[in-house]
Amino acid sequence: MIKRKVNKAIQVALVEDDPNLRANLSAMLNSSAGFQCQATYPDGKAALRGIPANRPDVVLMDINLPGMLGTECVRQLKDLTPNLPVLMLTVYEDSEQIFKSLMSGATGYLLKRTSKDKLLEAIREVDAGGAPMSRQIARRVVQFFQKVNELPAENNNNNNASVVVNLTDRENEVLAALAKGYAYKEIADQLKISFETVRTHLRTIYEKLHVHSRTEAVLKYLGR
Amino acid sequence: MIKRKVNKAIQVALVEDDPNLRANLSAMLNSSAGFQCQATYPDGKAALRGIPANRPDVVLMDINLPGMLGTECVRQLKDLTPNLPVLMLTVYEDSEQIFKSLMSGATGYLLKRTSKDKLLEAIREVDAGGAPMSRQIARRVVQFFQKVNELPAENNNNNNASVVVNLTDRENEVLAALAKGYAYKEIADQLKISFETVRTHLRTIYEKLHVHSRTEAVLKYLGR
DNA sequence: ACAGGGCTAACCCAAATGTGGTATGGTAAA
DNA sequence: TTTACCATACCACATTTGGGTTAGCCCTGT
Repeated sequence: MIKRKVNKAIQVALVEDDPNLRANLSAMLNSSAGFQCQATYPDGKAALRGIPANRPDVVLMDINLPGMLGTECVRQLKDLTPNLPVLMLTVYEDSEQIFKSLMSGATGYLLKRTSKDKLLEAIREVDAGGAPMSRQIARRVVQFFQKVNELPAENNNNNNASVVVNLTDRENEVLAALAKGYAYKEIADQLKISFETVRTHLRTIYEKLHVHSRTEAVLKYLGR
Repeated sequence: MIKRKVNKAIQVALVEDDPNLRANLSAMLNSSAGFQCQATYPDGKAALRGIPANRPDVVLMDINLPGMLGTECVRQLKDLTPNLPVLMLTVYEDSEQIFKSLMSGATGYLLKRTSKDKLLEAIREVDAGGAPMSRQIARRVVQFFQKVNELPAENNNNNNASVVVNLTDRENEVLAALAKGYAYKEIADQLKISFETVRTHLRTIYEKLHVHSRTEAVLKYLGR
């Protein structure tokens, strides 16, 4: 994340189809010290044309845009300017929209009824590398994670955390040790199993993770 | 979520193995208006015995508990008292732990270096039905969602973490490639140098970093 | 001119890792 | 009971990686 000079206003781009709301938000930003509404766009197409050239610090985007959905706009924007933080605004607490946005590359997620102060704070936060969410939104996200856990809890005894892939408990233990840099021998000692068993587990792990080397596995494990 | 009387202090239960930290947090809570540290527990077992009976409003739990991990403790606690909000405390920004906790049923997630005011605010928030997260944590969560969608093949600029050690430019390039999981051959191709030169660089790098394996080097490079 | 560092490259040898088998006992679901 | 994982374990072979050594070339500062 690029450090910005403290004395320069945060340049905000606004994507919002409602002319009233657009004008209001724009005026609000410009009247707030430390913020400037650099540009406004009424739809996704205009935003995709203008934003990469104008290089704002933060994008505020309505999730319900005419023509192109906000989520799709974010996705394309992220391809063009990957590091540009995008803050989504929505009236709905619709889980599906939330996750779609986050997966599209949105950096934060706010309800439109968020107060002015909270909104400004969120813009500051996202500009500083954070990921602000309304508490209602955060709650949804947390609930999502808790749901993920309920499904597989019945089938097997797999209590474990590997979110993307279904590793067993033991496999996770091996992977965790691997990711700490231990050699196979050392992992075997720590888990009180044989060197060969460690290797057997590793083979399964690699297969599940679709990797072919220790380092790749560790990178996946660390979320890189 | 149960509305609580405004004039009654939030009853907090604390699960933390470090006696010092336990005492400090407890004292801090009790000296703050609107909060009371109802009980403290040094480990998961004690917490599981005491908390369901004592019915606190919020649980603060260290993620690194001796014996039973904090994540496991949360899971069992959630079985006993499903609506009890649990705020996890950790020193690490380890993705795995974060997701494990969230999936186990943790309601919020804070770094231990969170300031007193932020901590109190988070307790209020979780008690009010929110899901407070440190911004670093929120970022991880957002990154998780974005990872589902990614496909980057960038050889872009420096995420350079190796501040402490004096690596040369070339060495840093080699290390960066190494940390992306490339094999020696591939690194050689990318940097247009020979396999043997890559190895020569690696030897120097390992010496400077005081490591003896690829994974250790990558971990240092990533700041782990 | 010389010393020192950085970048390049090669040789050898040993250790660690990756991948293909196969197999046994346990436990849990169908 | 049969099926299906899971955890355990060993063998064999190929590849990758780690470490010691030496050495030429090009800079820069002394």
